[in-house]
Order: sequence, then C-alpha cells, then structure tokens
Amino acid sequence: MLDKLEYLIALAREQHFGRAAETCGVTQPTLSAGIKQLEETLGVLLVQRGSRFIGLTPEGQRTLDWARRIVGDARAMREEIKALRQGLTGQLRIAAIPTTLAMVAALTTPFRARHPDVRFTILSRTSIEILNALENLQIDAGLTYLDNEPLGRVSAVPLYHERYQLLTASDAPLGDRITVTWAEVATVPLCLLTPDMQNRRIIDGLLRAAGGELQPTLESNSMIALFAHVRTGRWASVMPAQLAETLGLTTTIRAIPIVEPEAMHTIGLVVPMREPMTPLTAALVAEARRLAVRMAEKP
Amino acid sequence: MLDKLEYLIALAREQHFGRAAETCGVTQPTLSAGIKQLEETLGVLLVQRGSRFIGLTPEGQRTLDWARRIVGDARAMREEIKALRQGLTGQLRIAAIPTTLAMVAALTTPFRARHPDVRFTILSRTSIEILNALENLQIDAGLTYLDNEPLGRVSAVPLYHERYQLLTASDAPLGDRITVTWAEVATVPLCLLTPDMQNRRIIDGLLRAAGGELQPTLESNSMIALFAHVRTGRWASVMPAQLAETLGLTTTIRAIPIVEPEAMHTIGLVVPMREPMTPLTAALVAEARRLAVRMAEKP
DNA sequence: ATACAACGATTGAAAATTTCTATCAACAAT
DNA sequence: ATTGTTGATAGAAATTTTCAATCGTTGTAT
Repeated sequence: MLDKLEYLIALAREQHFGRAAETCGVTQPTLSAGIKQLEETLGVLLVQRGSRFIGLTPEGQRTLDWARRIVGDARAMREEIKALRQGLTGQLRIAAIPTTLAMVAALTTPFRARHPDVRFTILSRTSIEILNALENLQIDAGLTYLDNEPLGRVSAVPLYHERYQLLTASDAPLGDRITVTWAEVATVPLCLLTPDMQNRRIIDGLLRAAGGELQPTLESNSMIALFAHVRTGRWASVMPAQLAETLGLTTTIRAIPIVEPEAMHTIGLVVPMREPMTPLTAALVAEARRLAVRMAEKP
Repeated sequence: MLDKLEYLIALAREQHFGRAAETCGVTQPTLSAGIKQLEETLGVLLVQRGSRFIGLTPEGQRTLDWARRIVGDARAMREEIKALRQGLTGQLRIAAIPTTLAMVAALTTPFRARHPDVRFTILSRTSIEILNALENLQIDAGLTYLDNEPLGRVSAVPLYHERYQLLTASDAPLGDRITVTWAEVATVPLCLLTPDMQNRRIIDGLLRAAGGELQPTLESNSMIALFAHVRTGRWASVMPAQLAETLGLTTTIRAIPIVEPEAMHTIGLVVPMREPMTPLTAALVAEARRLAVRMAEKP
C-alpha cells in the first residue's frame, strides 16, 4: 500500500508512467499495476486515461494529497527512529534560489559542526521548483522568498532581508556613485537572471516602476555566469548585498546600493509542514533560527 | 508496512501476541514475524521480550505514536474517497459514558435523517476506556466529560452541562422536597455507578465536600439497573437531569434538583484530532455543533 | 521435584503476491 | 502508410506472506 502511494506521487510528478516507474526503481508494468490496484482498493479512477497520461481525476488529486502526507509521515517515522538509535545521520536535500546559494554555507557550516554525520545535497532551483519539490518529498528544505508569492503547505523561518546593489566596474557609467536609483540602473547594459527566477521578476517590477525601459542584454540562470560577465567591465548586474559580498569585490568591481525605493524582500528557510518534523528538518530549522538571530544582530 | 503498523497497534492494545493476532485476523506466528520485520526495517527493538510480552521499548512507544497516525490517515483516506464516490456510508462507532447514553439518540437521530446510509454502533464505556479506544482507532467518537480529567490528542465539541438530581420515590424520605442539598442526599440509601465511572467519582467528591459519609448500598455499571432499583421505591439515586427526563418519571418517582452547590459538568463529543477529519467524523461533529446550539436555546 | 499450562519463537511447506520480460494495441507525428 | 511513443496485458519467475505444527522457556499448581 505504501509503495503504491509512492507510485502515485511519482506519477503525478512525472506525468508519465515510464518515467515515474524509473524514479521508483521498478518497471513500467509494475507501476501500472500498482496504480490500478490502488484504484481498485479505493473503488475510483485516479488517473484520466486516454491513449496516454492525461492527468489525475479529482479523486486522484485528493488521494495524492493523502499519499504525500502518509508517505511523508512514514519516512519521518523511519528517520526519527534511526535518529534515536544513532543520532542525526543521513542526507539533507536543500534547494535554494540562485541569489541565496552563497548563504547556504552560513546554514550548513554551523549545522555540520553540530552534526558531523549529516551529508548535504544543495540544488539550485527556481522558487516554484522548490515548492513543487517540497510537495513531492524530493527535497527536505528550501531557501527562497517568503513574502512575494504564495507558499502553500510549508513552515517558514525568516532569515534575512535581501537588499539590492548595482554590481559594476568602477570605470563604467555610474561606477563612481555612492548610491544609484532604479531609474538610473535601467539605463546601463544589464545582465540578469532568466525570467523564470523570482529575483528577476522582482527586479523587472522595480525597474518598470521606476519608469525604466527593460532590456537586459544578457540572461542566465547562473549567478556565476552573471558575475563573470560583470568582471569583464562591460556589463553591470543587480545582486543582493549578501551575495555580492560573498563573491568578493575587487578594486575594479564595485557594489553600489540602489535606492528610490530601497527595496527589500524576505528570504527564509521553508520546510514541509509536518508535526512533528523529521529530526533532520527540526535540527535544520533550529540552525536557521540561530542564523536569523546572528544576521539580525550584524546586518 | 501498513499492516505491520496495525499489528503494532493491536499488540500495544492487547499486550499479548496471541490476542493481538486474533483481532488482526491473522495467526500468532504471522504477527510475531510482522513485528520482527518492523524491528528489522527500523533497526531497533520495539518490544521488550522476556518469556512473555513485557511492554514496548521507548522506541516502540514512539513508533506506536507514528503508527496510530499513519494507519489513521490511511483509513481516513479510504473513507474520504469512498464518500466522494457514494456519499456518506459506513459505520460510526460511538462510545458513551452511561449517563450520556440517552443523549446519543439526540445526536444519531438527526444525523441519520441527513445521512440514511450510515450505520451506528453505540458502546457503553468508561471515560478512560473511551480515550483509549479513540487512541487505538477502535471507535470514531466518544461522549464524555470535557472538563474534569485530561483528554489527550482529541478534538472536543461541548454539548451541554450535566446538572444533578436526586431520583427517588415520592413517599420516601426527601421525596416531597422541591430541592435537596448534597448533605441531605448523603443521608439516604443510594445506588450509584461503580467507581471506575467518572460520574461516580464526581458525585463522591460532591458528597464528601458536603460532609456526607459515603456508603452507597448498591453499585452498578448500568444506569438501567440503577433506575430499576429506584423504581422499587427502596433506593434513591443521583442522575443528570437530561437522563432522568429520558428514563421517564412516573407519579411515584420524582427527580429533585440538588443544590449547595449546584454542580455542573460539561459533556461533549470527542473525536480523534486529525486534519482533515474523516468525512463521517466531520459530519458527526457538524451534527454535534447543531445539537449544542439547540440545547443551549432550550436547556 | 514434577507435571502442566501459557506464551512467543521457529520451521517448513503451501499459497498468494509481486515483479519482470516480452508483446500488444492505441494513438500521434511525419 | 510508417514509425515512434505510451500504457495495458499475458505469462513466467521470484519473492513474500501465511499458516499449521512444533519447540523452548517460564511460571504455576500439585
């Protein structure tokens, strides 16, 4: 039964019997039969069948919600009992939006000092992907915006406020300024994240509100790529202050606070809403709270 | 996996491998092997083994908590999907303390008018047994005191306040009074519930507080037995007003309010704390809320 | 001390189930 | 028409589950 529920979760995620079977480590007929058996025991169709996978029925969607909860609880149970036996071990899968990737170290490093047997997987994801992956039990936690778009069934720990800076060569236009306005930022050639990133959508909004015409000359989903371009001196970019600091400013590259308005967005840790949490998740949340205190003291 | 968790729940309840196996509908070796397999997958001992069942280990207790939740959720899922398909059907198992048994009809009758395909099982239980049975997923709801002893992980809907009356023959001592005091009640030969009943413990407390010496001449765990004795005219009893009313007063039997103090205890419906509730439980809670409104209007 | 009863573990065979490979049928794209 | 993709189906193999029978231990009554 529990494995059949896993099949349903995988199927809803992959929208494809074959791929879902692969991620579950079984063959496609096995997964097909599992879904069919689930349908028989519940007495309803869960999957809309045409010549191929179309989608879940309303009953299937409802069952999916239950499946996520039940499978999640079963995993939490196993993890908690294991933690009782041998302390905190295992793997924490954390997904982060690109602008927070540098901040992850501030979370993982003190965590590892406390719990040396825990291994990490850090993934770069969009905020939407993070919420999806949390729902599908593919990751244990996410680092993303808390205050912009709806979060769903998650618990959140605010960590810090993102403030925006213009990253540019000191001999480029605006390179000598103490502060710049969003209207001014709009006038220089920018390289920014791709529009599937929430950070980009935020910056787009701020530029538009300042009356700037929007035409970034380069897009990437990698902050490293953006930073490399800024280093050439021919592009500028907009980055959160915390990230610019981590990447390291040289004499030729400056980070200039952007004002009018001095925009701020809250970044935080999100974890699945579950009571009680898994021991690993609970420990990560505790670490995040400590980090939030430190960041509030020394902004 | 799910069935193994059911084994654990049954074992914790029965404290006996053989009986637990029987309630699960499997043989004792099957249940033994199931528990052992659970222990192997979790990597801990769940059961303290001597020559016979001793108890659960701390890890076993923790696993039991998870098992109750997971098994409960799995059942709730099945029930909810079934309700989507064919409306509210199935069985509602309700346990009630004896003094509320007559009130159950006020709940079940309007419920059945709305949902004719639901069948009921009504059990007479002590308040402690009700809470245990709720934990062990043996009943769906209980009717008991809300304000005296700790309830545990349940949701409660207050229904009405129990007030106490002396039930006695009109030609017996005190039989002609408008009201009586607890001190006076202590002077007549009483038949009361057995001390495992919370109602009895409440009445004991009230009698003791009034300085009365406590010596009921007859005990039973059945209200019917108590009432039958009162009907002989040789015994009196103490009953909640609502119950005395239902049992029907004759010209020879009177129900006299007991004052000093005019004691009151809250009776309500308790159901397992689960979000969302099963459809049957949710419907029962809704019915209980309606009943509470009616009883508050016309006390 | 001995016999006995109760309890849970173990064993081995039978039964049920699950899983896989191979193949099919339906449909879509070309 | 042809080809590729997708999910269902069939049959064989493997695994797991279940049960009846039995064993070993422990506590108890005689």
